[in-house]
Order: sequence, then C-alpha cells, then structure tokens
Amino acid sequence: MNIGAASERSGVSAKMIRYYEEIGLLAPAARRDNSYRDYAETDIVLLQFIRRTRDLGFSLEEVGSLLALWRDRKRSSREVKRLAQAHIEDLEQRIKDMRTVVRTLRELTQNCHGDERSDCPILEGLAAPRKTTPRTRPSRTRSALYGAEHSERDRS
Amino acid sequence: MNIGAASERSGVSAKMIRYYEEIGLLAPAARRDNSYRDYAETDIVLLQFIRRTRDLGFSLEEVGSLLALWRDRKRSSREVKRLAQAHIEDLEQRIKDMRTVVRTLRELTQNCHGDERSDCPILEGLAAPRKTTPRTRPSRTRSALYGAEHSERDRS
DNA sequence: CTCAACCTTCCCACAATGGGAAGGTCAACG
DNA sequence: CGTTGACCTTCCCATTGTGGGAAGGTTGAG
Repeated sequence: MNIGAASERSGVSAKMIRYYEEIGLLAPAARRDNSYRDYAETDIVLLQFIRRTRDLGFSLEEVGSLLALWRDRKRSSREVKRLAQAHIEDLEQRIKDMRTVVRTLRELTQNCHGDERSDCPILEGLAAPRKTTPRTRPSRTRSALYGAEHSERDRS
Repeated sequence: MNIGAASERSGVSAKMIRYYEEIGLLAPAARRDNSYRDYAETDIVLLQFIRRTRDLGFSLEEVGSLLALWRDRKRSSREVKRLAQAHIEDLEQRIKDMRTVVRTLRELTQNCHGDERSDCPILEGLAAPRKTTPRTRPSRTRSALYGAEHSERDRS
C-alpha cells in the first residue's frame, strides 16, 4: 500500500507519516523497488493509534511512550494508566485556566457598551491589571492540543 | 530605563520586548548614545498591556489589533468588544473539546485496573476508535494559548 | 584597570504541521 | 509506444512564540 492510501486509511497526512518515521516514532517503512514506502494493514493500525492519541491531545513524545507500552505487551498497565491520568490532570488544569480567562473577558465585555462611543472598559481593563487575574500564567501545562491551522474565520 | 528594567517592570522578557519591536508590534524604541534601548513609563504601560492580553490568550496578531484600537481612542468600542467576544467563543469551543477528551480518557482509565497485569483497556481503546470520540477534530479554534515551555515535570 | 553585569545583534532550537520545488515512476489512454 | 497526470521521493522553508547562547560593546564599581 502506498503512502497515499495509508494516509487515507489512517487519517494521518502523508507528510506526517514521513515525519513520524523521521523522528523515530515509527520504524522505517518497508520500501519497494521504486523506493516507495510500502504499508501493511498492521501499519495502518499503528497509524490510527497515533492519530487517535494525537486527537486526544497527547504530545508526540507521549504518543511515543504509549506506543512503546503498546508494543511491549508484557508491560504492566500501571504506566499506561499513570500517563493517561497525568494527561487528564493536565487538561483539567488548562480547562480551569481557560475558564478563568473566559470569566475575566466576560466581565470586561459586560461593561463595554460596544457601540460607536469611544470609551471602552475592555481596553482600560486590559491596561490596568485588576485583581481579576488569578495568576493564569502559562502554568507549564501543555501538550500541543489543537495545534490547528490558524483560524482564518470571519475576522481575518 | 534599560531594557532589563523595563522587562522587570512589565513582566515581559527582554527577548520578547525586542521581538515585539522587530515584528512591529511596538514602535522602535528610543536609543541612547550607546545604542541601548531606552524606555519611559508610557512604554511600560504598553508592555503591561501586551503582557496582560497575552495572558488572556490573545495571539500577537490580536494583541496588535487591540493595541491599534487602544492607540486610536477615537475608534468605537464595537470592534474591541467583537474581538473579545470572538476570543471568548474560541476559548469556549476549546474548553468544550477538551472536556470531551477528558471524558473519553476517563472512560478509558476507569476500565484499566492499573496494576501489574498486562492487558490494558486504555491501549485497546486507543487502538479501536469506539463511538466515544465525537469528532473532537482540531476544529480550527486556536490562538496559541499556553505556548509554554514543554513541561519538564515529574515524567521527564 | 579590571571584572561583572549590562547591553547589542545574530543564529539556532522547540512543537507539529503544511507548502512547495525538483525530480523519479507508474498506469492508463490514445 | 509515448504522453500525461497522478503518484512518489527528498529537501528546504514558513509558521507561533519563546528561550538559549555566542560574539562583541559599555558601563559602573571596586
């Protein structure tokens, strides 16, 4: 199976498949005479695994750990669970942080009449850090969830 | 005031201050004879503004818009409010997505005994996308919130 | 005078991903 | 058989924000 087909089957872009191979997340793919990468069904399963764990917000490094644990079936499930739980905690912290931010922004917008008048409490609020900002400092937590393409929405 | 002092006063690293200047977010700083950048109180206010909006998860591009609106006081508050609200919606979507992910992960971990035994429902679950995954696809939403330095926590 | 602590500009790295160029291959159609 | 389009290959570059660090200039205190 060519990389294109593997990509379609797994939902991982060809570019990413090559990249995962390059960084050692995947073993070098089998090659055919024409040097095309050749994928088997088992590879697809692997790719889908990666795809899914990525969707769940695990970093590639974490995906690597999970893959190692997966390959090495003899290993205990303890580690897997620990990894998953650590990730859940990460996410929960980030959700909490974001909610705080949303609350702050809501307070700011609430007092802004949003019309033609020029005075805007949002800007004042942004300029003068009131107590409303409970140290939402980047709090280390991260794992590249939603590294999506910049939303070119309406306000582009 | 040297860049170091300005950094300390504003909470923005010297490196970032230079970067913001480089990308045109800030006007080129005044220079002294020795070519050192020289900052005044008003600059500090500006830097704090940036710092705060960054903390609230606005992208640098968005910060740029807010700064423009701030500088141009004659402008209506409508735009500011719109920007803030768009950002709130962004955040809310992301919170929703993350909650879905947390729920999924919770379900997976719940069935994992997490002991020495080798079978781990988490891994099975990750391999076989059950219905539990309600299209949490990267859903465009993003603005580089928490682009923190990779958390080198316990599991480093 | 010397040394530490500043400052300057450059370049490099990171996470993950996409874009695209320059070139090789293959299959189908005429 | 030849051409064409759809593949594939490897490379390099851009992105977003941030930090690290080198190589060099300045300055102020001891």
